[in-house]
Amino acid sequence: MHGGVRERARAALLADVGRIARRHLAEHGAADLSVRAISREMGLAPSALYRYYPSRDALLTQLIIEAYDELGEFVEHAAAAAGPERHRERFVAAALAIREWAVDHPHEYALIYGSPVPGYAAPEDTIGPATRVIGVLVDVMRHADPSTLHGVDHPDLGPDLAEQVHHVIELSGGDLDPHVLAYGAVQWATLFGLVSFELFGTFTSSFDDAGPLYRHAVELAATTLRLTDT
Amino acid sequence: MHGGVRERARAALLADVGRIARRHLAEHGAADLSVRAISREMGLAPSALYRYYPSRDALLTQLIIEAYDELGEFVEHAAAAAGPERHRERFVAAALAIREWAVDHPHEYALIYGSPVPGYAAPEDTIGPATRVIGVLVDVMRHADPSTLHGVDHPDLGPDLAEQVHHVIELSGGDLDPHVLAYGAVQWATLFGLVSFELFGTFTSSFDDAGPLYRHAVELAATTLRLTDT
DNA sequence: CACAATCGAGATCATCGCTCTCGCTTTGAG
DNA sequence: CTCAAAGCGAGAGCGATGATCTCGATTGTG
Repeated sequence: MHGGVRERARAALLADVGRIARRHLAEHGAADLSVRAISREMGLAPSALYRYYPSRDALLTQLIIEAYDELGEFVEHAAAAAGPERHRERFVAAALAIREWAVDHPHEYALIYGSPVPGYAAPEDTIGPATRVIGVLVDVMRHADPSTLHGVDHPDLGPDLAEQVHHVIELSGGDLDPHVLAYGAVQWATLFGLVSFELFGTFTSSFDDAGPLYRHAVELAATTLRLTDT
Repeated sequence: MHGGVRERARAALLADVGRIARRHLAEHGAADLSVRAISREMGLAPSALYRYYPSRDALLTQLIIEAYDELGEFVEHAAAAAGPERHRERFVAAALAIREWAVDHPHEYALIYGSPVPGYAAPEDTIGPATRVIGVLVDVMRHADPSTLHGVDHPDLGPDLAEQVHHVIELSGGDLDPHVLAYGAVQWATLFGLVSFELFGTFTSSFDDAGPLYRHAVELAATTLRLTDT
């Protein structure tokens, strides 16, 4: 059963389909990704592809997972390039990596952070890879100084938010200041909000290149969190 | 030429199409909005609808404009409910209104702030209505106290961002502190980033109800901008 | 070798956006 | 008032989509 001709042929074909699908996604977007186009390009009948993928959605799911993983790996790598004690640098690098990847892969970004495709519910398999990016951010948050977030006029988390934050802290392995986590979650949304505004056209004719504004937001967050190098 | 039977019939039919389209959008999302479904519901042949709309995209464009206008009006109204000198209250009300509308109209929200539909370029007519929401925010920003944003460790805008900000300040009628505008733009992205995370599923199993976190972010921004009532 | 599992092709179905033509009705100018 | 022009709706049709089913052919295994 191992190394059979059919096994290898099947694996090769699956890889081909994935490669072609990824290319189509990158070039024309998720909505233009058609089973028939892939089958044409592979010289197969459309029905033949259904031996390998149960539906177009399954194909999309795979692409979603791959996109999450690609982005996650890219951000992890960027963060790791900074020294182990250079927390601020690591945060900045990770944040800039998010935007860099998104700008380089707009369709993949739209697939994972844009409006969900209709009638498509993200299966369980996608939540794992989706966690990688936020894992990097949470890691950096561990080295934030909560003092800025405990000033007298700093709004406190209400009971509802406190409970949610508490719950998230537990899932994420503990030892994070609640205010830091709340602020981190907001910053997380800021980063992706800025990228989405840039890629989806909301910044058109104001911040067409959102790079400088994005960097500013990152520096702002890093400063507020008192992230330091060394 | 005025008040003719045909004129009124045409207007009534256009209104019907709009109403049905809006309902389909609200119930099933933009991708499921089909000319044929509308024609079926109206007892017309699909081809007949093309006397009224040149294409499905034109229909979508109208829905986009209406969505922007609805959200804009909703936010304007919420902001106006606060007293004229209650700037912080006005900001909070406007921000909460954004999320409230989005949660109540997820498909409309996705249409205007989600990934752009493929091959569809937002025409000029959409930028006007799109400006209403941000107009409210800019108005409030006029009453912000820039002092917090000029501290010694506050990151300065680089030359590129300064120039973009300067340009935006001019288009928006002047008299805004550059740091305030930059911070406001970032906060703008934060609000919509949070809403998108909530509606598009990114917050699933962490902040499923993002209301408390959203409110926290709003209070945070209002405090940083030193917005005050009276 | 024979049998079962796998595979690919082709036909088919329902759906979609959109175009074209044909005939009917309303309109407005002479 | 007439009558041509313009507006309108239906129907057929084109090219495309995702998906299913059946039918041979190929392959791997007992």
